[in-house]
Amino acid sequence: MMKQNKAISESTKKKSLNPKDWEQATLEVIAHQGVSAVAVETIARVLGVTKGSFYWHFTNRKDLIIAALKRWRNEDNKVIKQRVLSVNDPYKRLKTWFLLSSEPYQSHLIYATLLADRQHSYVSKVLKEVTVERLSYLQQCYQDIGYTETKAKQQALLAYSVYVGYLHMTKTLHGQFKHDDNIEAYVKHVAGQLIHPPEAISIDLSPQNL
Amino acid sequence: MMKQNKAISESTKKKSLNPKDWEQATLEVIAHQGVSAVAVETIARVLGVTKGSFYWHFTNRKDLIIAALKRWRNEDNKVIKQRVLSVNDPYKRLKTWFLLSSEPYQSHLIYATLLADRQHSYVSKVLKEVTVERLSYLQQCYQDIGYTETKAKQQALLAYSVYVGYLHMTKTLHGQFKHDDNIEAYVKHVAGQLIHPPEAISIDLSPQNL
DNA sequence: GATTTTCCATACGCCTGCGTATTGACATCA
DNA sequence: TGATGTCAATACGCAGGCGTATGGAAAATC
Repeated sequence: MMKQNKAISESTKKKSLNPKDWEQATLEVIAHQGVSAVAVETIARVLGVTKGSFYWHFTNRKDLIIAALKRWRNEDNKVIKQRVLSVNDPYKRLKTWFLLSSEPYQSHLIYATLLADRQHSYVSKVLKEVTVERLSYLQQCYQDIGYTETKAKQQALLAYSVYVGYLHMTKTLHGQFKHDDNIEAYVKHVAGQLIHPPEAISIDLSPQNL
Repeated sequence: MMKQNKAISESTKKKSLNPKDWEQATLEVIAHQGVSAVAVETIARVLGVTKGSFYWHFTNRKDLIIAALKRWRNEDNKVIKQRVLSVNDPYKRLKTWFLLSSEPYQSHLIYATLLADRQHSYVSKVLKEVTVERLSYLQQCYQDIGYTETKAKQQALLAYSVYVGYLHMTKTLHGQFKHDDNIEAYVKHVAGQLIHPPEAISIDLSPQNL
């Protein structure tokens, strides 16, 4: 029979796989389907081989996932270093970080699906509906204050993003975070920044123009 | 044998279960362990019965999860209506929403775990480390600008929360969101609000004091 | 060119967890 | 008190997915 290298048949002179190949394929799965979707037989099929290959390179599934996440983390650190931390001006550094954060490349996807294991269609459906609902009444609140529709939409999205991020922080940092003093102060800080008349902020005092 | 009602044996005059019991137990599992941890036999054990009961009330596991999420959504809407939307002053309404958002009650937990299926310990470990790292250099950026350590920490947390939330939005809204015009304007908006000297915002123009 | 190393295929065992089938206990109502 | 309806226990089938065992082919090494 001898069907082989169907997936990597183009312009690659590779004859056999190495752990890196498995890790990258795994990251691809995590980025789009979440951690729980990582199945060795599936990934093997993608790579054009079978399980027999996998268990030569790795001891088990957990080993693969840990190795893949380690690779992801290292590469992400490299990008941050090259594109963000190399900027000396802290204003531009922050700006760069924000721009980088908005780029839809794989690392962000992975982070988001480690965050949100949205494999099940019914979950994503409910999540979407609820999110749209909440954005809608947040937007209405801001329009009541005097924001234009566009600005209210953006501000609602910003506010909701902070909300989502906050929930994530409390679970993720779980210890760094003093659950008594800091949170109150943090909520105050957030509210002080996000609840204000529409003109209060557009007075741009920063030396850069975004 | 006749061992029965071990889990609900205290002061409850209930003799049999109804779908609501199953849904609430399911939400408890989702809140703390995520959707993928929902197993009918496990929940049955918690409720003090076996699978035989479950398949009398529901057709299958998916049916249970959908019903549970529907219940969660309805009850969450009720809370929002009563505690947020009832406030007439839009400033206080927003303030209320923020305060409510920071309360650690079950609905938030559920939302966060729909967001983050962090069942696997190695995932949460990596997530925590990476998050701390990123918060650290974000904090450093803000200290470079002139923020105090405390304010820098808060601002970093805020900025990172927006980042996390943004990633969630792009996946969740997936269509509402025009991936061309709106995002650029949104990023600008976010940057305009979060990148500025430390004094720029503390000039509080809003009529309420949080 | 023979042997060892590297990489992969095939086949199997096993566990978990879903869903079904069947039976039974208890309550309600006629 | 018998019939019906409600809720639950037990047993079973079955599929997916992990990990193992074993053998084989190709390449590297000597």
